[in-house]
Amino acid sequence: MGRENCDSKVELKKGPWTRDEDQKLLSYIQEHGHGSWRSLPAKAGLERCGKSCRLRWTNYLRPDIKRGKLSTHEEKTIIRLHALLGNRWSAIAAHLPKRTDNEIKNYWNTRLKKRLTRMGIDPVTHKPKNNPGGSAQAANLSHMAQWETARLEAEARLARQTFKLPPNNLLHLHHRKTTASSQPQQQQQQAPACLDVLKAWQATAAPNYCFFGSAANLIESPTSTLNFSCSSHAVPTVNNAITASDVMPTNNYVALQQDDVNNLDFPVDYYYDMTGSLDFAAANHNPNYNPEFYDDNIAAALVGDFEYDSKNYWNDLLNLVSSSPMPML
DNA sequence: AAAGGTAGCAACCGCGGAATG
DNA sequence: ACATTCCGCGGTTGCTACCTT
Repeated sequence: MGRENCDSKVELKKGPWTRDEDQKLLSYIQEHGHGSWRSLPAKAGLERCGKSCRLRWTNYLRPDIKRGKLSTHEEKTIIRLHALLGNRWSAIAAHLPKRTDNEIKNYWNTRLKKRLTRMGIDPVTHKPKNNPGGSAQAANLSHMAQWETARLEAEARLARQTFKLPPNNLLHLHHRKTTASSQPQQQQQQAPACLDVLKAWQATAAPNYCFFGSAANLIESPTSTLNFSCSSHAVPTVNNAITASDVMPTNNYVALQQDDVNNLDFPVDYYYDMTGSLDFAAANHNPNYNPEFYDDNIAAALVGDFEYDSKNYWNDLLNLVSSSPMPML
């Protein structure tokens, strides 16, 4: 098998990237797009393997990456998603705008996992270590997770098939607001018809809870293939279900500007919850949503000096996924 | 001040699977 | 149908900065 590897006969450079190498890669991709990663290094004048170039680009050089400390809200999102999806970093990253799967994985392994362990919670099962009960709930949650996993994978395939954008689309990353607003019709028409199926599934299977990861909620993960964005003025909720015309490829994502925020017809905080980092229940008008619990109890638990209420934590997770019946596999 | 330990993070590796011929 | 190429993912490694003794 012709595995992609870096052990070529020609000695290729490994290890940390230099500023010069970064500049070469960046300017080449900005000018030509990455195209085939395998052939890129030679064209760009780099003595690296294509895989190394791809990694450097996706995890570090891309202009649409947010770096720096993760917010408490992002931490909560990671923990909740990890409880449902496990170590599916790319799927988790799909729900965290501008964060890479590698960054999330590192953050989990170096901080969150330890923090949960310190709190007496098994970071794998998300169950309190001294309370192995709740097996029915665990099975239910696992079942939900399977559904979500399968759905994410389907969406990923769909995205790959439908939005095979030309490499030079990367050139638009720095000025998406203007480009997107000037070409919405054509792009919107490219939205996959199958999104309606997803929408229908969400509307029928989860009428009160849109479950996380509707196409419109998948916002600008730099590495995930699940990259759709909704137009800034058509924030979908259960009562305002998305349509194919609300969805367009990430490369045409309209970054929110102050003007956009001013024109929204709902509270800005709410909008940020919908887009910045998911607050599932709130975003979908879940009647079980208890903001006091989320914002105070979990946040306090995450800080570490709070006697964690594992029962509430568990119930909270279940509330997220079981507000409505799901079809059995 | 030096040595050892630890945390954080960038980068590498190997695998699975999709795409292509 | 099969072989090969390519890409993306998750696990792991290794380097560096910081902290502790």
